[in-house]
Amino acid sequence: MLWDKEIDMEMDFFRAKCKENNLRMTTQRMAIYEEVARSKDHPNADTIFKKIQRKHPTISFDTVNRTLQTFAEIGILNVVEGHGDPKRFDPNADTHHHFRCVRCNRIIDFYDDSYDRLKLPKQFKKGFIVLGKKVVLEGICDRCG
Amino acid sequence: MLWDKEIDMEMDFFRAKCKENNLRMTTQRMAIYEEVARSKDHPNADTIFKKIQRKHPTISFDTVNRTLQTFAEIGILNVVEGHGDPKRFDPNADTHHHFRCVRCNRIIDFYDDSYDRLKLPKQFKKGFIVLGKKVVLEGICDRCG
DNA sequence: CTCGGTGCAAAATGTTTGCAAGTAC
DNA sequence: GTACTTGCAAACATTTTGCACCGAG
Repeated sequence: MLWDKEIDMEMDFFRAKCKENNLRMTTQRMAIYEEVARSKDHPNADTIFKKIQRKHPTISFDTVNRTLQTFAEIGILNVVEGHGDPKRFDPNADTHHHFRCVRCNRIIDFYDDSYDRLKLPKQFKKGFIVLGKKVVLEGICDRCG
Repeated sequence: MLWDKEIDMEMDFFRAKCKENNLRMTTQRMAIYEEVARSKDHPNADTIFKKIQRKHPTISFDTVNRTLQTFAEIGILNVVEGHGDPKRFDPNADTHHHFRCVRCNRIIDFYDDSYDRLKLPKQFKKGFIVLGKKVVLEGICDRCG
């Protein structure tokens, strides 16, 4: 995602974000942010922890885990799978889409033809088999808003 | 999702699915399927377990949990959050979309203007605040295919 | 009768909480 | 110096695994 020379710019952005949210700039947070900013993939807390450990042998897993959540809260990164809750099952096997409320975690099913007919980007036309596509809207629902 | 009179049809569908996948029709599986088919929301294993317990006090949580996964594998239902793995973080905070490989669980980021410009369904225009929208394609990636 | 399925218990995994000591501001 | 952070440890929640017994086909 970033060349080394871009890291400095990123750290400025990070500094600003911290100030904005009243977070202190600690050695650990800087290390975690740097590692995360370099990531090209979607690592879990443990993977990030192991990478950081090489340079910072004294950092604890807790700090990494907690910091990642803090970062997610202030919008520096996103959580890809699971939003803290246990696995949930959807009895509706038809093609449909979801609205997820970030406050109460409620999931609302909805149907929309235009969403169903989305065209695949060219990069997935060859070599990939697309079994399903779904749209996830995230926001605040009518009950929580 | 279903009126009571439709349950019978559902059970026939279930019987067919079981035969198709060499699964035996057990009392427990039928109870679980019936409960799931009635669900309007996105319950977790524990919720389903508690509901079934009322009618079948001897059923175990394990059976419910295992059966739900079995059902997911044969396509009777879908898993909404978490696909078995721990929480993963996405350092890319820009608007982008995901392709997830159901075999290796790899997640590929991609960008697509037409996806970004999706129009919101009318039902979310009032009372809801939509903070983000993303498209998730699921299938088999080029490495696994 | 046979093999898949169930129930129970234990283990593994991942996440959260409480608190004393450390450190940025 | 004060308040926020950290690191450690214990508690929690959830999912997975092993195995003897049971029951559908």
